[in-house]
Amino acid sequence: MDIKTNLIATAERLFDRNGFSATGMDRLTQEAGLSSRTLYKHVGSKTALMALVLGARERRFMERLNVQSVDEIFDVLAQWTRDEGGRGCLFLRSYGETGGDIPEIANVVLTHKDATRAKIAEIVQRDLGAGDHGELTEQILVLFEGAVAAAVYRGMDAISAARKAAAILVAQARS
Amino acid sequence: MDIKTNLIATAERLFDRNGFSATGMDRLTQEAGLSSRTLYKHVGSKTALMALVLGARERRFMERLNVQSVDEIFDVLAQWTRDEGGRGCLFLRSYGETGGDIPEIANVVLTHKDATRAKIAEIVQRDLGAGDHGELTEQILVLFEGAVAAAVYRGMDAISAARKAAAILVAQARS
DNA sequence: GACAGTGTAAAACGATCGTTTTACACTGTG
DNA sequence: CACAGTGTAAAACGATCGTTTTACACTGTC
Repeated sequence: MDIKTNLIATAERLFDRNGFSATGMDRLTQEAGLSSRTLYKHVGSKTALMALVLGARERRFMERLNVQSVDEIFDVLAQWTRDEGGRGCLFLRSYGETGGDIPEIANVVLTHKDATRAKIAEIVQRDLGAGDHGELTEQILVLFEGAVAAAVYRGMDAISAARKAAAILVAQARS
Repeated sequence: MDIKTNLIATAERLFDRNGFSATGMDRLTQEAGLSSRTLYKHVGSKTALMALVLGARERRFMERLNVQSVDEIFDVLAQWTRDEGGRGCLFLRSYGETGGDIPEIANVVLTHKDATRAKIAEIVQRDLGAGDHGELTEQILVLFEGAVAAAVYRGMDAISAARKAAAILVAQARS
């Protein structure tokens, strides 16, 4: 695998598992199997690496979220959680750890949240047909965010509950 | 104010605003207006201080959550967010920053989540009457968690959306 | 066969981390 | 007046942080 790609994947795993600040560069270089000189040549800084990690995660996530119904949104989340584990939203966690004070990171996070919301709006519209579904979109977004957060301690039950709740809200909005 | 109480309040503010790892002890002693010797005499360690912070927050939160209807749960959250700001759940953030690997902290977090869920179950039962409301409880929990998380970037709109969604789910469960 | 380019290994950078220690001032009580 | 208790100020602890540097090995190309 490409050095940079492998580094970003390793960093994503470590940041997600142990936190951003708590993950030292020594550990990173060791687990990625490269020297610190090479690491810095490729990514520049720890902060930039975190931004790259979030960027890669964003693309992987958005690819998966390419679905057509509200139900499927939660299928995607369930599969994602099975594949990658449920330790909470890495974007919000990164934002929180840095107090939102590092623009390089805050921008990626807020852009990701905007994109997610826009995607959900699109799916809701496809599912419900033309009309203003702003309220329903916000509700599905909250359910999605809540499923991610609650899955940390409730596991898959949180995601099932969110899916069922979403189905009820969609049915209600249809009538 | 009592030295320890003031210290915990200062720590809560700094941890919440800037993150746990990113907040140094120098900053803490400076803003709390005491020497590091006194700080360590009172709380023992940074980890113990974080646990104390979460314990204090837990009591303050549970006091407020002493309501009788599902609607009021989200009123409480709205008021809490206005009073203390919405930077995401400090319990989950602490858990994430430490990878869930520090028992002293993980225990407080998971206990808090259990207590919150139990409280919501109690409120749902009071609101709906006798019967099994496990599913609805899980849904309200997810909505609550989602409102907290989404409020970081959506503000009060996330909380309003969660409240309306909860009302629909409650009405649906009643029929 | 010299030469960039790219990699590793490892020491060293200054800064900062959480924590402890030393030295000293103030307070209320016997 | 002695004394234990509790506080501050500040230096120092060893460890670790993110980052840079030094020295060297390998690779493909003109």
